[in-house]
Amino acid sequence: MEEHRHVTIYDIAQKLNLAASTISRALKDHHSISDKTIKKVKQTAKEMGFVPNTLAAGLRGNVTKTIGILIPTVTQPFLSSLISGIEIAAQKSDYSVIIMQSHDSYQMEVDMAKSLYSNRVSGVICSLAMETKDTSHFKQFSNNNIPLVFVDRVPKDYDTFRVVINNYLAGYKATKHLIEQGCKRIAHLTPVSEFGSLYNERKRGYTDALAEHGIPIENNLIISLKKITYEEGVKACNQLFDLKNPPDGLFAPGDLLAVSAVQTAKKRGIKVPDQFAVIGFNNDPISEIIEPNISTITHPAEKMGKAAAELIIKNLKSVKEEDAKEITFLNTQVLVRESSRKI
Amino acid sequence: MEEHRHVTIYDIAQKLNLAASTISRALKDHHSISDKTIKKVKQTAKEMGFVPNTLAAGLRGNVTKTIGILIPTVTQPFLSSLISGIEIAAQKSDYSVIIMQSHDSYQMEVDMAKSLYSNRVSGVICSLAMETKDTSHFKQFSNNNIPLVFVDRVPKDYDTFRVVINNYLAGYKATKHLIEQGCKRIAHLTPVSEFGSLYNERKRGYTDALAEHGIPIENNLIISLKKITYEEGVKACNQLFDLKNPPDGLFAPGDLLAVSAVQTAKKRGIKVPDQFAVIGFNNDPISEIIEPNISTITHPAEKMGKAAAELIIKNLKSVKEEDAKEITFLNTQVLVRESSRKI
DNA sequence: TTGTATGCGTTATCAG
DNA sequence: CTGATAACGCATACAA
Repeated sequence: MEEHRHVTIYDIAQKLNLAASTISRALKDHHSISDKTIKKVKQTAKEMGFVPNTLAAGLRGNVTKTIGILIPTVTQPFLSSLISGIEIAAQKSDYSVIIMQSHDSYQMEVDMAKSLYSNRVSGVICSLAMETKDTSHFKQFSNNNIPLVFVDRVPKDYDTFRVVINNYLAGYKATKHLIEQGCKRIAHLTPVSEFGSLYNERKRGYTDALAEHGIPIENNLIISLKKITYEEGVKACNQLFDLKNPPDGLFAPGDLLAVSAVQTAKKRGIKVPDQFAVIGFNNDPISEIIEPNISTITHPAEKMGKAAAELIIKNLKSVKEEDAKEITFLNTQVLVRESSRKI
Repeated sequence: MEEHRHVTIYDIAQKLNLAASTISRALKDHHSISDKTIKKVKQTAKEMGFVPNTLAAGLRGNVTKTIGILIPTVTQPFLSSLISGIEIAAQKSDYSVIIMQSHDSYQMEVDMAKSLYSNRVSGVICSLAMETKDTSHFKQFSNNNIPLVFVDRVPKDYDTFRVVINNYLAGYKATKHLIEQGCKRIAHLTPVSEFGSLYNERKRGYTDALAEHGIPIENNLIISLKKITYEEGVKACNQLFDLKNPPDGLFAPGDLLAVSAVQTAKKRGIKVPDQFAVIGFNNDPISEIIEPNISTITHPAEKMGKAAAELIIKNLKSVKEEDAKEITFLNTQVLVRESSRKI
């Protein structure tokens, strides 16, 4: 096996008796270089197996064309679809994507933000860790004009770009749908997280929808969850079914929770949707596959990823006070399937 | 908002009246620097908000501490778990991870391999695109001593590291399990891909298991799939159930296919597992959630990711002819659940 | 123990 | 249209 050192523009320059700067320009179709030279350079570059060193270019020009993604985990369907959307948009503009998982830990988020900064990413897309309260570790980006976009789990108080859905409205629509199906006693699961605005918003939509339809809000129909897992969902639902006056509907702010509800109901001989209608959230693949399949709220993960990436690529150097706070709302829809279709 | 330029070691040097090289060494605890200086340097570095520029370091030292991942998509559970494993191992050794999706396209794989090389990654972990036949675009890594690890979908003919399971044995075990449950006519779905060795191996395990137990191999019980989707699975299963002599068992080389089989059977009033036992592959989350839950073959995605990352991190500068061809086999197990438990 | 000088590969500026 | 040169930030060989 041969061991060639990386081919550089100097190697090409030498071979063609040209200056390195000419090579550099020719390779980027600089207008001041003759077509003949451009062609010749590109030809030999290819022959010699030249591949530009992005580190050098990044160091020199302070432009890395790299988007940093900082999310809790890549294994959640919503987040892996988000990545997919970012990656596709990035790819189109010849950007790379660098991914870090905070695993919902504040300390890891801090470390990884630093690492992204260290890599001089062109921009950062972040969905906050559950643990995160303080967001000062993102200041290094803002302070250095590195565009920062929060997605989905966004901080309340940070002056930067956000790509989010209207969680309040989504929660409202989900609940209203159940009411329209004839549900009278609608339960809700609500994860508690440090800042928690996202789930609080969905809950607010839920309570408002009830109130608007003259349905009293019962606190024992609202269960707080420490974690968003299947097991927690089962536990919460059993608790609901054990009530002397159990619910006839549930708005679960996640599809996995909705699945756990449907299956717990089935195990207890409760008919879904007739005795217990369920609507989830996210439109995860599983919601479509489980039987009965789960009504849900669409959450356009890929689109959100695309939007976030484009915010960075269309380089918003203008993360200035004036136009900050920019918020992109994307639409959500009620996707009615078997788990809630009563009429 | 202030606009500070990035703080460099020169800024620290100036402030402390030291040479930049001293700062550089102090920050990495070089033995020739006094403890007092080290402490002082680190202290002020922190105060000034210094973050090392990995581009400069990478350019200078030709070490980027970055692992490139090149996979078909991040949204498949197996692959997102693989990423997770890689990322966790990388994180431990202070490596970053850069991810590219080939979307199973050969051309994209070629482009992205080049992009990874361009980023001078320290190593590459790849699971091949479905379309890929030729693997010469990976030579740039081998030729430059950049460790290359193929995972799961590996080429037959490439002399490098692999992290794979024993697909033959897994297919054999899955089929044997069904035979032991009393199945006499076991069907199989087999995706066709360009190189396809992975699925061919599973199929070989299947046919060998049948042969060994004196069960004739019937070609109409073996269905080729163009794509590994739920819909294709449904189609194939309907085709099987329409046979005048339908199967009483199925080995599906993926959990999504197994789910489609179970649900198609249920829709047609065929009892699972009594009339039709099913075993899948991968142990995807869904296999555990669907009812009846699906027996499956475990596929240790996170472990494989970890193993692959470690191969790179323990820097195999020795990607020399002698020790290449190194193959890591990892264990798989039959996970018996409801979809196949008859006895 | 610390300082000086140089180069990594590219691009931008200025000159020709 | 092309060439020479400096600079990006860091790490190392060598000098002190």
